[in-house]
Amino acid sequence: MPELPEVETTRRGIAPHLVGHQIEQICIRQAQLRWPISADLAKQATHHVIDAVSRRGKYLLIRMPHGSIILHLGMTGNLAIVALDKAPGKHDHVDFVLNNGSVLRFRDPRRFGSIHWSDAPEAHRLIASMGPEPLGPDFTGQYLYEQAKNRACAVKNFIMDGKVVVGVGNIYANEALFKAGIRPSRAAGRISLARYCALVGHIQATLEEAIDAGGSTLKDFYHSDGKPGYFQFQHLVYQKAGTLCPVCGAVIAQVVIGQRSSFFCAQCQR
DNA sequence: CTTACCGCCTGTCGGC
DNA sequence: TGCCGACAGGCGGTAA
Repeated sequence: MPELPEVETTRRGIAPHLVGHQIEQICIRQAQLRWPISADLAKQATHHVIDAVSRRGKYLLIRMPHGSIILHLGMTGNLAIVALDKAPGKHDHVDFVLNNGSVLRFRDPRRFGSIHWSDAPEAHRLIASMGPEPLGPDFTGQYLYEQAKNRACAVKNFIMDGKVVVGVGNIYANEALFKAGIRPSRAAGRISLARYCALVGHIQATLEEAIDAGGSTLKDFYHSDGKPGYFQFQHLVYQKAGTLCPVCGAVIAQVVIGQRSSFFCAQCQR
């Protein structure tokens, strides 16, 4: 389940192998991802110099002068740089063959990921309606507080809503709400400015910690299977139902909020 | 506008 | 041991 830190680590890992090079050929073995890959992709994205690899939310943008590849890893997707002669595995759906002798390989067993081409990525329907970046200057306690006014939905759903802020997935929502002492089921509109300021701080700190951990364990994407080495990252409450709260010793509870598993300490989080 | 829910997929896990 | 059903889960689409 690539969360934002994993996507950012992937971006940093693949960028040096892509920038300044060109895609010679795109080999699509399975076009049926979340949306079918358009024939436009191979037509547009080959034989142009890549000038940057950037990220918006959990989308990666492989940028060329006339447009970008927009790529999402879904739940189980990953990208790796592999040798030209390495045989593809069962779920290796797409190869971007580069003119430097290596291959950017997209693997995604569950196929919740997606790959698009857009000549104006900022205006693309998947990107245009997005909220601010969680690590950017626009994401503040004041902003969240304003957005939450008159909203009755659970705060956990609220911070996972991509129109409010992008890139906060289930794991980080659970962890940050625990650290902030806010119960995930609490109505978004019934939380004080001060508590939202604390929440923003915890979201950012948790994401940054994971990005740093990813960066420190990521040696070389060329030899990696695409999995950064920080999967051993310890969660405080996520998937810890039945264990004891590290703060007060109460039993961590699990409930479903908005179709997703939520973990919290009923003692610490109100 | 907001909220709730659906469904795309397949690896994993629990039960028998 | 092996089979099978339930389930997880990001997130856009859509219905209410």
